[in-house]
Amino acid sequence: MTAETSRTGRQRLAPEVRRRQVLDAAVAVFSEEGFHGASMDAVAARAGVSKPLVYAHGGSKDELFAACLHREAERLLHAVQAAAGDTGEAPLVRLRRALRAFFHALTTRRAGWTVLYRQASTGPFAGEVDALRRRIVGQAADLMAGGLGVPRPVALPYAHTLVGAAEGLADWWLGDPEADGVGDAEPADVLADMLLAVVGPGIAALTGGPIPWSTPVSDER
Amino acid sequence: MTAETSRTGRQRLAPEVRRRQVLDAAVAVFSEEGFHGASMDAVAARAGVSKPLVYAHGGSKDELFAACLHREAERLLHAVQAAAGDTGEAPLVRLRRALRAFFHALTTRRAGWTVLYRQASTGPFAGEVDALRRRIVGQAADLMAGGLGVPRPVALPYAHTLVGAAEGLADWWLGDPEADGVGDAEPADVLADMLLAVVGPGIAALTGGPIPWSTPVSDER
Amino acid sequence: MTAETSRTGRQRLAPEVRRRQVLDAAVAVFSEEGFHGASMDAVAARAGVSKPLVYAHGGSKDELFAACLHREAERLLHAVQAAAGDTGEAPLVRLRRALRAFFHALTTRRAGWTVLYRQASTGPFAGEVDALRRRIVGQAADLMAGGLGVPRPVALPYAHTLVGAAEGLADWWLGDPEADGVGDAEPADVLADMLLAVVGPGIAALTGGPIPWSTPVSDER
Amino acid sequence: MTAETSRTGRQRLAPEVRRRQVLDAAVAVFSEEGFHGASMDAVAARAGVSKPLVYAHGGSKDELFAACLHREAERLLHAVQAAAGDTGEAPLVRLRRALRAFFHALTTRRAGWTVLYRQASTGPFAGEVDALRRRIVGQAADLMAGGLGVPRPVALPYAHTLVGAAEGLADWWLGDPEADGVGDAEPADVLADMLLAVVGPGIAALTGGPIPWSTPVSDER
DNA sequence: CATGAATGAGTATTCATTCAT
DNA sequence: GATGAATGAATACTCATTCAT
Repeated sequence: MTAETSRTGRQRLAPEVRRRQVLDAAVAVFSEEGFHGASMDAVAARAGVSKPLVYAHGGSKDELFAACLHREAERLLHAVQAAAGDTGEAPLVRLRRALRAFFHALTTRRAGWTVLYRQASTGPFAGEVDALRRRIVGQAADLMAGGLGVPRPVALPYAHTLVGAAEGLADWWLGDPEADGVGDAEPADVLADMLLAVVGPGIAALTGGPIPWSTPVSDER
Repeated sequence: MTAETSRTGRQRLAPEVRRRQVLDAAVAVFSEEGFHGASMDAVAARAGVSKPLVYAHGGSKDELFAACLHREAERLLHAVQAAAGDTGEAPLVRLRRALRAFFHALTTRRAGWTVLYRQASTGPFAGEVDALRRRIVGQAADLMAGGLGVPRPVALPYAHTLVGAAEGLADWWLGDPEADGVGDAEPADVLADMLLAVVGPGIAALTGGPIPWSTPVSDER
Repeated sequence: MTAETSRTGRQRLAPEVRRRQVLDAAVAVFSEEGFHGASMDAVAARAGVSKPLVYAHGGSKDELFAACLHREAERLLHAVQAAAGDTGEAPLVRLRRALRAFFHALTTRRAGWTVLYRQASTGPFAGEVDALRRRIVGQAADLMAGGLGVPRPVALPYAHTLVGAAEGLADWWLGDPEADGVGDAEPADVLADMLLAVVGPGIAALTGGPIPWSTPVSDER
Repeated sequence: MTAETSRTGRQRLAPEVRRRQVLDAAVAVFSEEGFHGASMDAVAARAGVSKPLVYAHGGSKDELFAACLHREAERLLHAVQAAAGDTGEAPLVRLRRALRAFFHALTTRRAGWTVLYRQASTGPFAGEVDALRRRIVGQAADLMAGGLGVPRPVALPYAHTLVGAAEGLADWWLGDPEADGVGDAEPADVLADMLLAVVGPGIAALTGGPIPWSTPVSDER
C-alpha cells in the first residue's frame, strides 16, 4: 500500500482538516442558496462527504451556519485590522491600506462576504448577523471617526455608505465581463483607488482638510 | 344582494383586484420570511383567501415571487425614471431628484425593497435581481455619462459604486435602530443629501467643474 | 359518476371518520411495534393514507400516541364502569359483571390493551401511561375495597394481581391454539368464570365471608 | 507489566469476561431505554469499551438483545427450576418455593426482568418472549398437574393465570412508589405470600384437599 | 486487538401543489 | 369559482454498522 492509501472510499482525515473542508463547503452553499435554501445534503455533496460527517463536524444546521458566519467575519476583520494597524503613517494611508485589504478579501473570498452580508436579517440569526455586521462596519466607522476626524454622528451611516459602495464596485468587478480593463495591476489596489476617487473628496470635505490622496501614495504593499 | 356577493362568505372580486390582493400579501410575507421561509399558507392567510386561490391568481410559488419582484422593480424604476426625467434642469439636480425618489420609494415601500434586495439576492432569483440591478445602474450611468460628462469608461463602475453606496445607506436606515435621528425632515431627502455629501465631491471632481450642489438647491419636490 | 365516486385515488372523507381511521391504525401499529419501533410511515400505510394526513389528524407522533392511550383507556374504563355500575345487586355479582366486561374488552380490542399495558413505563410517556394504568387498576381496587371489603392496604396490590391474572388468561385464550375448547358460550363469560374459580376463594377468604359465587349466579347479561 | 495489560490504556481481557461485561451493560441499557431507544453507543459507553468491541463480542444489535433475553431467561428458569425441584416435600411447598425463587430473581435482578418482559413483549422479539413465557408457564402447569392433581384440561389455563398474576404483582412491586411498605421481611417472600393468599385457596379448592400453606411452613431458604 | 472516523439507510416532519365537492 | 382535504417530494437529523489505522 502506497503512502496515499486508497483514493476512493473512506478517507480518514485529521479532524481539523475535515472541519475546514466542511466549513468551506457550507460557506459556499449558504452563500449561493441562503440559509433556508441550503440543504445539509447540498453541503455534504459540495464537501464530497457524507451527511453524518457534516453533522459530526459542523453540528446542527444552525450551528453550522453560525460557525460559517463567525469564521468569515473573523477572517475579514483580521485582514482589515492587520492592514489598518496604526503604523505611524497618516490616517488616510491607513484607510487606503484598509480598503485594499477589504477589496482583496472581497474579491478572493466572495462566498464569505455573501454569507455575511447577503443574508436576510430575519430569521433565527438576525442577532448574530447584525452583531457581526456591526463589527465590520464599526471598523470602518472607527477609522473615519478616529483617524480622519469625521464627526461621530455621521461616521456610522457614512461607514455603511462606504461599505455599500465598495460592495457595489466589487460586484461590478466580479460580475461584469467588461470589467477586466484594469491593466495588470493588483485588482484590489485598482478598486481601492477607484473607490477613493469617488468617496475621497467627500470625506476630505467633511474633515475640512485637503484631499491628501490625490497626491500619489507610495505603492507599499 | 349585489352581483359582487354571493350567499356564502365568498367574495367574488374582479380578477385584477384579487391579483393585487394576493401580490400585496405575497410581498409582505416574502419580505418578512424570505423566499424559502415563506409558505403559501402564510400568503393565503395574509391575503385572507384560500390557498387554491393564491395559485389561481399568482401561479406557482416561483412565479408568484417573480411577480413580486417585477412589480416592485417596475415601481422603483418608474419612480426614479420619472424623477430623473430631463426637465431642462442641471444634470446634478436631476441626480439629486433621482436619489430622493430612490430613497423615497425605499422608505415608503420598505417591504418591496426588502423583497427585491435582501431576500432575493441569493437563491434562485439572483439572476432576476441582477438584471434589475443592471437596469438601475444603467440609469445612473446614463445620468453620469450623458448629463455630467463623466468619461464613458469610468461611468459604469462609478455608477455601480453609487448604487452600492445608496443601498448601503438604505440598509443602515432600514435596519439600524439608531438611524431615526434625522430630525423631522423628510427622511428620503436627508438620506439623499447624506449620500451626496460623500460621493458628490468625487463626482464633481471627475467632471472638472465646481460642486453645484454645495450651493443650496431650491427644495422643489 | 356513481354515488360512490372513484374507489381509487383521493378519497374525501369526513374529518371524524378519517380521525378514527388514523387512530385505529396507530393503535394497531403501536401495539405491535411499541412506541419507538412504530414509524409514522407504518401508521400511514396501515391506515391506507398518506403520511401528511396522519399528521393532519393525529398531530405529532407523541400526540398521536397520547391520543391512542387516552382513547383506549377511556373505552376500557367506560366499558368496565358501565358493567360494574351499582345496580343494587350483590357486590360479587358486580365483580363478575366487571370481569366479563373486562375480558370482553381484552379479547375484542387486544391492540388497545397492548398499547396501554405492554408499553414500557420509560420514555416520554411514563407519566401518562402510569396515570392511566393507575386509573384502570384503581377501578379494580375500588371494587375490591369498597364492595367486597378487602382491607385497603392490600386492595391495590391485589388489584394488580387480579389484572395480571386476567391478562395471563386472556393471553392464553387469544394465543394458544388449544384454547378453543370452551364450548359455544360467550368466551368472555367463560374466562371470567375461570378467573373467579382461581382467585375467588382467595378474595372471599380475605373478606371472611363464604364464597358466594360458588353457587350459581343467574346468567344475566 | 503483566500479559493482561499493554502500553496503552487498553485492557486485554479474556473473551468471556469481555462478553459478560458487554452483556451486563446491554441488559442495563436495554432495560432503561427499551430496544429501540437504546443505542449501541450507549451500550459501549456503559460497558466502558469502544463500539466495535461491542460488535465483536455481542454481534449485531438484534443478536445482542437476543443474547440478553436468553441469558436472563435461563437465569430465571434455572432459579425457579432449582427451587421447585422434587425434594420430597409436599407439592404446595414446592410451589411456594418456586414463587419465592421467582420473586427473588425478579427483585434482585430487576433490569433483567424489565428487559425480558416490559421491553420485549412488543416489537421484533415478541416471539422470543412468548416462547420463554411458555416455558415458565409449562413449569407451573407441570407443578399443578403433576404435583397438585389439578385436572389436566384446566392446568394450562390456570398456570397462565398464575403466571400472569405473578407478573402483575411484580410490576406493581417494581413500579409503584407506594409498594415498599412490606416491612423488613424479605420482599420476595412477602410477595409470594401475597400471591398465594389470592390464588392459593382457589387452587386448593380445585384439588379438593385442605389448604396446606395456611399452616406455617418452615422458613427454609 | 482496539479504536476513531466514516457512512448507508432510515425517521419525523413540513410544504408546494392539486383533486373532489 | 372557491374551498377543504389530500398527497408527493423534500429536509433535518440519527443510528447501526464497518473500514483504515
